[in-house]
Amino acid sequence: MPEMPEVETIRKTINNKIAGRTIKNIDILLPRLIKYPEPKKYKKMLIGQKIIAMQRRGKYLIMKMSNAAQAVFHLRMTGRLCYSSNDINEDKYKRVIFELDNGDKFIYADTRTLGTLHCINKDEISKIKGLYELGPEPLSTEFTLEYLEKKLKNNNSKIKSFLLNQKNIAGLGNIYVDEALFIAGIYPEIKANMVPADKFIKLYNAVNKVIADGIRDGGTTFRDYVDGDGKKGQHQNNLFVYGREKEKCRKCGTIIEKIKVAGRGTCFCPKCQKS
DNA sequence: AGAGGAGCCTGAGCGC
DNA sequence: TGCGCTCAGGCTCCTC
Repeated sequence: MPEMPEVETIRKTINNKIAGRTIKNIDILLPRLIKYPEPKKYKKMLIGQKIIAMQRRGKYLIMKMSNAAQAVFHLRMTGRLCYSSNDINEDKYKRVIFELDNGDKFIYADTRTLGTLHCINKDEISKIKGLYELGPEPLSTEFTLEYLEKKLKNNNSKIKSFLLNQKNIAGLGNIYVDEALFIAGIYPEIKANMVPADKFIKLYNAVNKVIADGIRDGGTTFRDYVDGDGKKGQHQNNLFVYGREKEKCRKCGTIIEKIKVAGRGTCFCPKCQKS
């Protein structure tokens, strides 16, 4: 499901509600989603602890606890985190329920059950390889034009694969990669090290723009995604190419095409993104 | 090193 | 109405 703007929106909508609350109980309905440690120990690390804050790194949500433990969520394709003030939560796909000291709950729900939950101590980040190896965040001071240039020049994979690889840049997924490549005017199958120099700044700005716009719009809802309040995003109304195959390019009117790149459906404008 | 495919899962949408 | 197929905001592991 969600890419960085969706995860950030969930974080924002849930953080102010759970920060300062204590976890009273955890109901693990689908134990195999708890990847580390054992579900029993997972509960032990978190029950009775106060939630300091919900933070985010790439597509990971990180709940910091008073005992310095960190509960880490990765929503993968269809994971959701929703806050619930009453007993009636009609979500069919509840997987883990966190009960708070005020009687409210926040619920991890997941249709396809591909999401992952971990709980680690401060020195255990290497237990979660994907989190440990994440590249810099768009919109951060670590993500500079110089960094992007250097990475591109040293990378022989297709630009689409490069941008999807979380080790290079944290947070981009299929939608925002297609959008960034369109805005920068880059054909998705070109090799990263073959991207012409005059496109570096365009790509750099495009990556920052799609992420910033996605966050501004509260994320993109195509199927399952909702924020911590159960609300849909709005960014699907502002997309240039993703999900618009056979429709007209918003810039030039050419018909948007869909191909497969790096195993992922890829939409692009054959005129604005010449090979 | 990188490409490509399978696998993890369930559900929606399509053609027949 | 139902079957079978393809596809889906992610990521990891395997082989070539």
